[in-house]
Amino acid sequence: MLNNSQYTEKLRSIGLRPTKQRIKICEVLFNSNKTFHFTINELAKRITKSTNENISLATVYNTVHAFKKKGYLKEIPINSDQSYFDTNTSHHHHFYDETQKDLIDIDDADVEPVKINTRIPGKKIKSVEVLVKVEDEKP
Amino acid sequence: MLNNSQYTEKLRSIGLRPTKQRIKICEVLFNSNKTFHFTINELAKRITKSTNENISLATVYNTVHAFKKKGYLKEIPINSDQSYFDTNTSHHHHFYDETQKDLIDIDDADVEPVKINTRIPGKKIKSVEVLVKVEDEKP
DNA sequence: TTCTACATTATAATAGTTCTAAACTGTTGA
DNA sequence: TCAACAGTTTAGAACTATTATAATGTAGAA
Repeated sequence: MLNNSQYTEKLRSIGLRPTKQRIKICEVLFNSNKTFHFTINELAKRITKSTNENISLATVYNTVHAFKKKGYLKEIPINSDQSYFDTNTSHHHHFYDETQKDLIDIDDADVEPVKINTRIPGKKIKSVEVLVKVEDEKP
Repeated sequence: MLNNSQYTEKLRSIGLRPTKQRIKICEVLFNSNKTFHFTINELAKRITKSTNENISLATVYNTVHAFKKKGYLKEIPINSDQSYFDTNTSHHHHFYDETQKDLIDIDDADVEPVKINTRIPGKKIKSVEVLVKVEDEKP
């Protein structure tokens, strides 16, 4: 839980002017103990709902991408017609329930470290992401 | 390496009529010892190039999706503005070179089996996919 | 050969995302 | 305090990947 002046600092720290739109987006994204997954559209809807005023879609896109770039959000690699983001930026993996079309965090303690015994010369590993697709046991 | 009549059988075996378009797509996809990655657009271009005639994009989409459904192609979960497919349907994972925007197979022998010590009740695991993002060592 | 169900095709429609350019605003420094 | 400017927001257009449509074509069975 952060108050507005803390969001102001947060934004300043990554070189973004603390505009009222950005602070509102911060509130929706970070003003909770729980992390969550979202698409841009879902986020835009939440914002409209919690403020009764619209923020331009373009601004939502811009801000989400800026946060992602700065490491305040993660994008989840999943084949979908839209991008999924995660407010949980700690290292962890995901279940994707193909029946329910639902993303679920896997606690990092529940995954043995993934060992890759090969490298590409001149390249360094940036991230290792595991996606576990699941479906109903008896369809 | 398969000849056309083998593609005919392959198509019949999955309940698809062996049309000349589908056989052509088979040739481009499977007539090589090497597996490869592609996007729909790249595939359409290859087809045009190797036949000097166009196959409608809609047909390419339909056929690729039919093959995917039948397990003759795999879709690679990666965040991108377009879908990537893989003619290598054996179990394996990928590097994604973010600098080069290039997908590279990881030999399955080079990855320790991924152990997930948690389950979702009522759901069974369909696949476990590892995506290792890499970038240039000194950017 | 003829019939029918399945396929192909060009094109329109859709949807997510990015671009644009004009209006607006936070910040700086006089 | 306030002017100036660079960064920001905005609505809507543009763009792109993908899917839908509906008319035409074709493989395969009888």
